[in-house]
Amino acid sequence: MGTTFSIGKLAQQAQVNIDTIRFYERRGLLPEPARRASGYRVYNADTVDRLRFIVHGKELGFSLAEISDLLTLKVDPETSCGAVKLRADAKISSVREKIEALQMIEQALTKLSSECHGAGPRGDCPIIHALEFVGEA
Amino acid sequence: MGTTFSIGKLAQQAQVNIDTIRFYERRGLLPEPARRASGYRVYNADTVDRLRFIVHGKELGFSLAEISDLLTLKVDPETSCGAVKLRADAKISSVREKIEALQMIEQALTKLSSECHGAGPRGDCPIIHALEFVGEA
DNA sequence: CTTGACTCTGTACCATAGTCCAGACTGTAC
DNA sequence: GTACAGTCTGGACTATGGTACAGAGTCAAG
Repeated sequence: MGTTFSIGKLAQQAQVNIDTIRFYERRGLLPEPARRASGYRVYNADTVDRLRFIVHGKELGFSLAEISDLLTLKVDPETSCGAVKLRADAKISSVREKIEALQMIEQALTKLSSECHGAGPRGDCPIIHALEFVGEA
Repeated sequence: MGTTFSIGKLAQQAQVNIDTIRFYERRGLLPEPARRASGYRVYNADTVDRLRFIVHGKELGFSLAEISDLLTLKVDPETSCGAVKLRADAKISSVREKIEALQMIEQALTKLSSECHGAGPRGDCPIIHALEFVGEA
């Protein structure tokens, strides 16, 4: 058996607010944890991973509902393989679109940074043209 | 001179709600447009691009404040080239991190989809292991 | 010159995603 | 055994990003 955490330690490990953890639990994003006799929540290392996954997903523009979807793919042992495949396929293209759009933004920003040598006022700075293309994914 | 749009046409072009356009204007994400004598807003094609850029940025997990940052990089003629470069550099690494995290998610999902042939219950489905790495960017 | 669609401002309302607090109980270090 | 930090539940509050009226004025086709 591994190490266990109190909710406070878990919050510290994953760098989130304690109340956020309880909120995710209410929303079903985190499973109901074991409890001590006192009612205190007891977590294991898996929950840290799961919590980090959620935080990460949010930074990538997934809503909690979407993250919930991904997590169900991830751990729900009731889901049949066929159902998992269908839902995974549905997510893949949206993830790819996000990647492509971000790559365009990255290229535009990189171009800006390398061509604009940091002196004087702008006006013909390449960013203006470069970023125009981003929206046209 | 190019074509001009009413707010309704603009909303249609960019596939957003009319009220959202006015909201973005209040928040400074869209410039105050020209007005007809009646007070009706008049837009040009540039605004369509800008609006699409905002919508796109949101899908990628940027907040309106961050998008506002990017747009200031993009069009503010007062900003010196040096300041633009500094801020662009600051954005690049965060964009790259997003890309890498999304690529991990994409690979995990693709692996899941290809290896899980859609028959029977799961349990040893590769997703479980694959997605564990996503959070560790 | 009327009719129906469009736009104006301002304010109210909504969903999502938390965050905070009160009042009570628990854990632990001294 | 008493401080003092940590946790409990439940409910109130906040920030962000919109969305939806209401009531008044405008546009354009017939």
